[in-house]
Amino acid sequence: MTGYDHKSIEAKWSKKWADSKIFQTDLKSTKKPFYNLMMFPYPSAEGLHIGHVFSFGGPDVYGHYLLRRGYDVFEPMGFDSFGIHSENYAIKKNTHPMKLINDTVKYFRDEQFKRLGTIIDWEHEVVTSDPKYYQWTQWLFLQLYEAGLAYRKEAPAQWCPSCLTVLANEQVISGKCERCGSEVTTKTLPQWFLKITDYAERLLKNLDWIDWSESTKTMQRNWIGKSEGAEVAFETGSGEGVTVFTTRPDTLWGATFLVLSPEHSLVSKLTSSSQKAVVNTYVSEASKKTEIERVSTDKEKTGVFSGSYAINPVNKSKIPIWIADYVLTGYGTGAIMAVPAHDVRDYAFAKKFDLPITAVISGGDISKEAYTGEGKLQNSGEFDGTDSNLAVTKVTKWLEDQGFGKAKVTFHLRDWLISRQRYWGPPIPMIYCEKCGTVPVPEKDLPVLLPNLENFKPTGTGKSPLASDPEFVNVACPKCGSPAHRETDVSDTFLDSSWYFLRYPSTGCEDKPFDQEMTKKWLPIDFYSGGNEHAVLHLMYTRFITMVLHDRGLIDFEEPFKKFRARGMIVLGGAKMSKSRGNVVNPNDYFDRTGADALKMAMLFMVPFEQGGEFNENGVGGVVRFLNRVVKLVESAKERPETEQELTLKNKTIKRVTSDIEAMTFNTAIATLMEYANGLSEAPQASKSAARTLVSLLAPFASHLAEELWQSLGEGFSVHTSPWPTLEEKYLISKDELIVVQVSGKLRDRLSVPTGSSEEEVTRLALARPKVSSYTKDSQLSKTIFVPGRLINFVLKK
RNA sequence: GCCGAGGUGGUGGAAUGGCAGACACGUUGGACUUAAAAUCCAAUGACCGUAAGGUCGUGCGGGUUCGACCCCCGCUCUCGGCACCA
Repeated sequence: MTGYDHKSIEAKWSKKWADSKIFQTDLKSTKKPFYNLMMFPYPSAEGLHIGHVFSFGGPDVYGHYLLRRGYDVFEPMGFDSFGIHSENYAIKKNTHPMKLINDTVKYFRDEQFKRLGTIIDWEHEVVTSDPKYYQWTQWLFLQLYEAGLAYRKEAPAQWCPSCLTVLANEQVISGKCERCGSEVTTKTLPQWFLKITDYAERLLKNLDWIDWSESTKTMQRNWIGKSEGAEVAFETGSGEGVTVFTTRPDTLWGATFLVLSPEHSLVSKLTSSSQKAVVNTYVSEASKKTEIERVSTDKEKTGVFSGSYAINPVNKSKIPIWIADYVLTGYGTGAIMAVPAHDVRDYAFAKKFDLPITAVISGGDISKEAYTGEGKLQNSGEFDGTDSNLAVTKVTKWLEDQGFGKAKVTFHLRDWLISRQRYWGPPIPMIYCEKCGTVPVPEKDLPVLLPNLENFKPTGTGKSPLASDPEFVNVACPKCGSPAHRETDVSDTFLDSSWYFLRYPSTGCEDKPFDQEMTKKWLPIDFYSGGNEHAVLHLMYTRFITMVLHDRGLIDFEEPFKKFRARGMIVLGGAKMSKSRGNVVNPNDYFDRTGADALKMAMLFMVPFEQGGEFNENGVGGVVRFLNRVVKLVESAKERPETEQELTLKNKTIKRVTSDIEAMTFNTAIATLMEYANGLSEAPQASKSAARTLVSLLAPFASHLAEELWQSLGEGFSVHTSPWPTLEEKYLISKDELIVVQVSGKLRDRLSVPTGSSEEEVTRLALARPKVSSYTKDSQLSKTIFVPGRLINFVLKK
C-alpha cells in the first residue's frame, strides 16, 4: 500500500518532540494544571499488545486535546513491576526478576510506548520495584500500622496452590485465583491485614457523588455489600451464647435450629461428647475442601448435629445446634438462625436432616418450598398479623428493648489480606522481638531492601523464600537491641499501586513520599481511566488508602480520582489477549507496516471506547486510506476564503469532535473527521483555512502526521501554534423557513425564523412563543440545540 | 438466583422521541493498466418493480405518542460482575 511515508515522519517527530521536551510540563509554574492518568501496566513477558494501544491511546487523545485547549497537562507513566506476574515470568525465563525487570521495562518504554506518539512525560516515570519507590510503600504500611489499621492475625486464608501464596478476597473470583485460574484452597497462617472494613460505609457513601462510570460504581456497591439486619443472642445450656446475624428478624419465631460454620470458635465447646467423633471428622473434611467444592450451590447440603441445644429467646423453644459448611465463617458472625420455612437454603437443609419447619409468614405453601415473599406474621406472639415488611424494624426495636439483640449492619467487604509468601515484592517492614513483641521498622531504616536471593522461587510451605536468608531474617530489635527476626512475607502488589499517582508529581523527592506543594497543586487526579477488571481491586484499594492518608492529615482530599471512566476491552476470538491463549497481537508489526498513527486511530475507530470489542484488522486499511486522502487534501489546498459550505461544515465538525472527545466517544469523533475530509474533497481544492482546521482536529489522533502537515501550513510545533479551533461564528441558520415543533418534549409549537438567526435568537424566539398545538407532517429535516434546562427541536421545512 | 450492560444491514458500528443504518469494512460494477496492485467513480437493509415508485424492516409481545431503535409493562437471548452473604 503506497501512501505517505509514515516511517520517517513518525521517527522524525518522536525524536523532535523528545529533544525539545515539548510534552514535559513544568509542574511548578503551571497555571492550568490537568492531571491525566491511565492505569500503568505490569511489565511482563508479552510486551504491550494491541489492546494497550486502545486503552492508552484514547485517554492520550484527550490529553492532546486538552493541551490544545491551553491546559498544562501532566500525563505520566510508570510500571507496576513488582508482583507475581513479573516473578512468574522470571521463573519461566529462568532468570532473576531483578535482572529481567530492567530489560522488560526498557522494551515496553523504548520499543513500544515511545512509538505511540503520546504526550507522556517520561521524566516522572515510576517503577514500583525500585527501592526509591518501595521505600515509601513500606512507609505507607507503617502509617497504616500506626493508625491501627494494619494487624496480624492467624486465620484461615484462601491459598492458591499454583501461585503458592495466600490471596485477598478480591483476588479470588468464583473460587479461583484471579491471576492463574487455579481453584483456591484454605490455609491457616499468620497474616497481615489492612482494615479496609473500617471504611466500608464511607467507601459506599462517596460513590453517590464521585464522577465515575456507573458500571464501576455498581460493582463497588455490590462488592461492599451492605446489608441491614439484627444480631440476636441465643442462650445455650453450656453458658456459651451464640450470636447470629439475620436480615429477617421478622422470621425469628420460625427459627427451628441454629447452624455454626465448621470454623466457628464455639464448635468444640458446643459439641457433646457423644458427637465428638462425628463433628471432628466433619470439621477436618470441610477444611480440606476447595472453595469451589464448598460454595457450589447445586451441591447437596452437608452437616452434623453438635449434640447441644439453644433457646430461641422469643418463644423459649429448645432448638438443636448444627454444624454445616453452608454457613460461611467470614460473614456476619459465622453462625445463623435457620428459618427453613422462609429461606431456601435452610429449607433444603431441614428437609435433608428432617428438622422441623414452622411457617411464621402467611402466603406460600411450605410443604413444597420455602416462602421468601412478604405476608402477615403468624405464630409470632404479639406480632401476629403484622405485615412482614413493617415487622423487620418493629421486631428489631422490640429485640433491643427485651435485650435479646440489636440492629446491625453487615458488609460483604472483608479486610484486605496483604501478606504474600513470595519473593518479588516489598518486604513488610516489621520485626518480631521476644521481649518487645511486634516492632515496626523505624522510618529512618527504610527501605528494608529486598535481598538479592539466588533461590527466589516460592516454597509452598507457607513461608516466603526470604525466610531462608539468615542475613535478612536476623536483626537487632530496634527498641531493645536484643536478637530479633524480620517479617519475611512481602506485601501484595496492589499496595504498590495503591498510591503511585501520588508519587508521579514528586518523583524527585528523596526525603518524603510526596511533596506537599506539588500534591496540592496536582491532586486529586482530574481524569483517570482504566479497566473495570480493577473495579473492586485497585480502584477500591486506592480509595481506601487515600482516605487513610487524608485522615492522617497528609493530604487534603479523600477521593483520589475526580473523574474515572472505564474503558472497554479489546478481545480476540472473544477472549482477553494473553500469551497463554496465544492471541496476542503485537503493535510493533503495525508500527512498521502502517504507522502508529493509523493503528491508534483504527483501534479507536473500531469500537466505542467505553465498550470495547473484537479486534479486526480490516479497519486499519480504511484509516490508512483516510490519512492518505488527508495528505493529498492538505497538499493541494489553496489560499482563498472559505466557502459558505466549508464554513458550515467546519462549525459542525468542531462542535461534534469537541464534544465527542470530551465524552470519550472517539469512534464518532473520527467518523466526523472523515465526513469533514469527504466534504472538503467535493471541491477540487479545499481552502488552506479549512485544511488547517482539519489538521488541528486531527492532531490528537494522528499526532505525527498532523505535526508534519502542520509544518507545511505554518511554523512551530502544532501544540503551540495550533490551538483547538473554536466556532468562529454563531451557528447560523443557513436558509429561511425554520419551524419549531417541539419544546421540552411534549409541547408543540411552530414558528418561522429569519435567515441568519443565531442559536441564541432562535432560542429566545422559541421560548417567548406561547405554545400551539399543531403538527406538520411534511416536516423533513431537524436539528437540535441544547439550551440549559430545555431541549428545542427545530424542524427545517423543505 | 441477584445486580449491571446490551440485542440495529454480510461485518464493526451511527442516530436529544423527528429522513433508521452516519462513518468505515466487505461485496458488486465501472475507470485507469498489457495485466495485477494501488487509486478514483458508482451501487450496496430486505422484498416487488425495467423504471418512477411501493411494501416491510432496529430480539419477541403489548402500551404511551401526531410520531418509538429511543419512553413504559411483560418476555427472550447474549455479555460482564456477584453468588449457600443468612
